[in-house]
Amino acid sequence: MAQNKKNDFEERSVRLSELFKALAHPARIEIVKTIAERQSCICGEIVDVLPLAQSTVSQHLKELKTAGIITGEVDGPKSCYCLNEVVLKEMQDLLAGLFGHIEVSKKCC
Amino acid sequence: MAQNKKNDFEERSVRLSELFKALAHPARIEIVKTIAERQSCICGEIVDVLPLAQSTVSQHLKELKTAGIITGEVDGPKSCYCLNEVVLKEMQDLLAGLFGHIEVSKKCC
DNA sequence: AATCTTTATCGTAATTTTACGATATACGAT
DNA sequence: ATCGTATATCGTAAAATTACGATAAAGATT
Repeated sequence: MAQNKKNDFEERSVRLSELFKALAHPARIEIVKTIAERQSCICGEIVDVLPLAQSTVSQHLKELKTAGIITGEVDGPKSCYCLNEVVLKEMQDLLAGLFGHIEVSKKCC
Repeated sequence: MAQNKKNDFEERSVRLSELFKALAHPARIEIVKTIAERQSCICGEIVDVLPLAQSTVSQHLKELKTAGIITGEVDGPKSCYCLNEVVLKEMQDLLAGLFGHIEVSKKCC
């Protein structure tokens, strides 16, 4: 940004926007989907699934991990990623707090 | 991006990432929250609520509108914004498709 | 008609994101 | 010990985002 205004907003808004930002790229959506689909967790199978270079995928994985959406664990020379249910629940709660009390079919404008 | 790879991903992933990106900023979260809270819809009250210049808020409103999350209607010299329930429902469905079949407490790694 | 209010758009600078190739690192296998 | 495989990190260029002030546009008010 031109200036960083992040601290002028509510904490919950900042956190929710972080989670959304982590998911704000098709590659990262598909990473999450891939991990969610396979019964066991994944490593570099993700690289095979995505139309991106290995280093780019690694970068996307890091972003998801930084936001807390996935966890990564070293398994020999490989790396194993899983969804973090705690953070997924956190996102669900924050989302409910945002949209929770929408009056359905409210007259508007 | 260095190169635009957006079309190499699944349509649903691209769409969901668009919705997330639209919400990937604290200001836009708070805009949505403000509109959701007030029983009637809002115009430039939003500018008063946010710690940002009017032109910047206008820019954020445009992004939310482009993604379809809010609708804007001109009302005299003022402008009135509302949440778009259809798109909110769309997001909910796409989200369910992503996380829908997560096995709770799956053994991992 | 002149002016005020409200909002959108334009031009811009600073920062961040996206993507890649080229390494580095770490482990397993030979 | 050497080599191969898997993954992370570094350096980078191109593009997008964020923010602002200055203006334009459109309607209301005097």
